[in-house]
Amino acid sequence: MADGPTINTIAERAGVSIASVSRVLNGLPTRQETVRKVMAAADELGYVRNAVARSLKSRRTHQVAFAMADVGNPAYLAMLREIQPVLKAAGYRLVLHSTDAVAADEIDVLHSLGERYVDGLIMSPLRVTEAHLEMLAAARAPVVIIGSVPEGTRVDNVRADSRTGVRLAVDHLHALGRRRIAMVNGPLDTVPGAARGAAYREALTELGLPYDEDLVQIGDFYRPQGRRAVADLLARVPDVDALMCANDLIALGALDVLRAAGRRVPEDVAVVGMDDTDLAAASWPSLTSVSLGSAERGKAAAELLLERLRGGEREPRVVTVPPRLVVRASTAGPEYDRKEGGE
Amino acid sequence: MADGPTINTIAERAGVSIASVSRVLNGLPTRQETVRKVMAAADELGYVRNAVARSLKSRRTHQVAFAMADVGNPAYLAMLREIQPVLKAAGYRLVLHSTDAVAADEIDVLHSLGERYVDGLIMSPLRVTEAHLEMLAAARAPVVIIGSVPEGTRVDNVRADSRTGVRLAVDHLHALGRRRIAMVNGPLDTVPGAARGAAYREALTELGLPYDEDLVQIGDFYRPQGRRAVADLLARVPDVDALMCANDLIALGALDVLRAAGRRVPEDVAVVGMDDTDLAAASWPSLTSVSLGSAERGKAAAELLLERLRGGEREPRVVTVPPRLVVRASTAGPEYDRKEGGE
DNA sequence: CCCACAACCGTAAACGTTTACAGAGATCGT
DNA sequence: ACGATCTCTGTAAACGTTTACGGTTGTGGG
Repeated sequence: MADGPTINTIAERAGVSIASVSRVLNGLPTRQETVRKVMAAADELGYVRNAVARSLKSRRTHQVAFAMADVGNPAYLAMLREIQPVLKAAGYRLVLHSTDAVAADEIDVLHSLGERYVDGLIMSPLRVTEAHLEMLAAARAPVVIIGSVPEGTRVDNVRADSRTGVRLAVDHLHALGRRRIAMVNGPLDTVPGAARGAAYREALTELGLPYDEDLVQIGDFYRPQGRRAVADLLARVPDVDALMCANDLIALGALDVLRAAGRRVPEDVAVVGMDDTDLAAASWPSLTSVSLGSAERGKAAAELLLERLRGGEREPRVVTVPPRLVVRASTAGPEYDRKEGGE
Repeated sequence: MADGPTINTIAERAGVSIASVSRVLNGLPTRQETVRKVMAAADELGYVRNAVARSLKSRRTHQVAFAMADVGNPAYLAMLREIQPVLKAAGYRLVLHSTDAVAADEIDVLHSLGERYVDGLIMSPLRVTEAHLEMLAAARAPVVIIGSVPEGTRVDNVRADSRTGVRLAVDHLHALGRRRIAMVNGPLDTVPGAARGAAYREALTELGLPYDEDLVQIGDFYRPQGRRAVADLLARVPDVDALMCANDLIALGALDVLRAAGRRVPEDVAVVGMDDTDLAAASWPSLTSVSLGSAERGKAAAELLLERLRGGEREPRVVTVPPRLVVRASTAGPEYDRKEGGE
């Protein structure tokens, strides 16, 4: 762990100047003889270029940050899984921030862009506050936001279409003959919570179903809260025949409670989740879920960022990833699982 | 996104030297008046310290790398979830590498330590080759390995105890009265595959049960392969009454096949997984699983590394994390799930 | 034989910090 | 009142690169 060799060490040993060393290492035109000497010296010394010094001079760190709300959440992990290889292929390292969905932490991350330890940032905030927007406007490096951002915000933006997603799910339930379709949502002051709630209402009216406040239950985006919410809901509205859950964890909680209550899924109550995480395929009955394309969004975000890192100025772009309904046993019955058998 | 202010800008505006600016920003003793002027200038300019320049001078990047075999694997994610907050609390950023379990990539990561873009590395290789050991010996920054490393390797090392883990599971099945306990394993040339296979055999002999080759089925560590393996096994040994699966995904595959074959779990066949991933709690019936303490291992690794980053030289340490059997419905029956209800 | 030109190389400055050192005032004791 | 001491500040070097610029050498043409 002793101090490694620098281009100075190489220069001395090869009997040339540091400029020549640098030129050789960067493949700039140099006499063959010099190249040979430098390469030999570098090899013998086990030289590795110091990334920090290089970054200071070149003003490029070849690092990109990804700030996710919660390392535990499978939806963000799906993004991460796609972001990572795209960045890696382009020669960027990935710096991971977990903000625990705390706005102050997110602001911190944006602020820290000023430290210039990364060339760009992909961020997926749970809520977008005034402070976010201010920091975004002043950001010292390119930022791509995953999630919706107010109209007119000058920032690259990848969004899911949870409205259409909810529509797909509700239509599906309706087509199966369900008429008492409840919504189990997370907090309404989060971006996804608000969007999904509104979309549910919209979908109902489009289908000519009444919007019944009793059918809406607010909890949080986790399994225990999902259990509690669904328990309350069942107590209040025993005749519910379908549950539209705002994410997969809530839906798993719903399955727990329904099973304990002796309601069959999907015969008595059909259940749909959102995000199509790994858990949806693993649960029993397997969970019909709306994929909001976390993976695709991650990929799109990484590509937008790379484009901007390469390309320089450009009008901000908005990419919208279409949702996809993945039908499984929790709405279509166990026979559906048999089709999934493959690799 | 214009060029940000530097301490030079501040120095000019405040009418002091850059040395004073630096001193103020680092809280070194300075006259009140100077502090005031510098702070004022810094505020007005929205100054943020350049981390790259600082790192170059201080030879500290405040970054740590975590190289995991596979961003998709829940076991590594569990580690990540614990590593992240520990590092964050200590003021380190996390650089994430995914090596896709390719040895060459892992070597690359070790080599890139020479670039000095991180202060240390946590790595979890699937197999440890000769080349790994060489690079480890020559590593230019502290490294902590999660996973077993040959005796005598001079490196901090956090290991699981899968032998005891398998023992716990097999004992549990035996205590439940099972006598035809099969093992569904992954490839034997992987570190975990070999260890778990050997441990299974050992556990049987300790219990005085015969080791029957027919009861061992080799597949791979994924769900479809798990299905296939268990299907083969059932065809060959119809009277099997318990399955020890080498990881949770295999176990989920087992549940699929057993259900399709009309065997009740656990009444006819009890099933145990390993790793205790999120999937274990999500499945139905919920899956009894041996936790090898991924989370604890991550945490321990992060702490070892921090200690070394702070403390300097010290003999390498080996930490072994004890396994824990998490009993759920797939061995103990559905009544077990009711106890899990809480938050 | 001299000049123009190309090819290569070394010197030095720059990136933005931190910090050793020494100089300038202020303060104190005698 | 004078030197000793202390406090604060500025100058400059250093961290390890990249790169603009100018100098040296060699080639070829006139």
